[in-house]
Amino acid sequence: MEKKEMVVKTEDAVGSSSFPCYNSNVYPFSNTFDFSEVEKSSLGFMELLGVQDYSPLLELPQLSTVSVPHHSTVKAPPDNGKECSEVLNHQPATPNSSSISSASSDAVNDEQNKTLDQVEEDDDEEEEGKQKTKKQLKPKKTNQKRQREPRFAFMTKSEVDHLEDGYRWRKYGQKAVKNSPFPRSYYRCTSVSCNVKKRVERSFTDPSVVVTTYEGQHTHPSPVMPRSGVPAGYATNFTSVFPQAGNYLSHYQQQHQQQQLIFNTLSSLGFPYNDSSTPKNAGFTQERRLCNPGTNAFLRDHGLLQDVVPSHMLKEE
DNA sequence: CGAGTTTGACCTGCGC
DNA sequence: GCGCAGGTCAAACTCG
Repeated sequence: MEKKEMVVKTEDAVGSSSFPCYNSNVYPFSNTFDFSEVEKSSLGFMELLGVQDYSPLLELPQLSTVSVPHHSTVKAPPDNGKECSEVLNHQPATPNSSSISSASSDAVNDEQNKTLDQVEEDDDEEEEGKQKTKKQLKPKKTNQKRQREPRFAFMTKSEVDHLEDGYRWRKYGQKAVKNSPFPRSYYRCTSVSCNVKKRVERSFTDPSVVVTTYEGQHTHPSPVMPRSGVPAGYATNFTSVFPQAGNYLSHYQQQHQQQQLIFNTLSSLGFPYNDSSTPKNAGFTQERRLCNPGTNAFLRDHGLLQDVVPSHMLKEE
């Protein structure tokens, strides 16, 4: 079964970041954008994907099988600078990391504040509500918008909707998506106290493409620990730079899929990548040197990445 | 019997 | 205010 993944977007959160700041002029192919804007839109998910200019991504050889819709009713993409700051200011946390992104912390704090502020009310209301009508199942949050967890989306060319990613998920909902014949499924991590959610839907323009959106951060290790299938360095180093992405890397996926994801992620973050010795490749080498040390460490860690990054990319070092 | 899925109803936010 | 669409809940159901 063929599965190809690409990171199409990152989170909508704002916080400190370990991501290097990509100048949009230097990295015109940044493909990250604010997910919250997506959520605010009434457009369908894939439709929104099409809103963004992903043509550079699509030019990547490894993504040639992934089609992204291009609609005539394209909305102007959000301000790049804003996107950049949002993405770059975010510091995602690894599932097992003690450091939590400010966005996540905000979300947590929001919940905590909500709990502190409304616990008494909620207790009373819930007690009464359960006994009254179904309409009062959820305590109303009055004075502030619901905070969203950071989100991370993948486009995966796969025949199965629900991709194995090492975590256990429980489906809690399914909704028909506007303008799409394919429903959107909602999953929640089965681990207690872990409120990571996942949305899975199939592209209506390319039914072979599954769009998986993760929301939140796992507060626990993957229930299925990697053994020999995927070198530990993959997750370790990839998550050090793209913790959220690594968070959701499947321990079962084939090696080329790992490479696929990493390259796609790099591409989505503005790293030009080509699997042939093209000028783009040289650009990759140059540009990655502009990255922060952490990123460099990630990219230069031959010992751990040489299996991921083709040798022709690394030999330029 | 427990865990997971299905599904209709309900909640919420947003645009008009 | 109203309608729409996304998101969530929870009872009923299925499965191992």
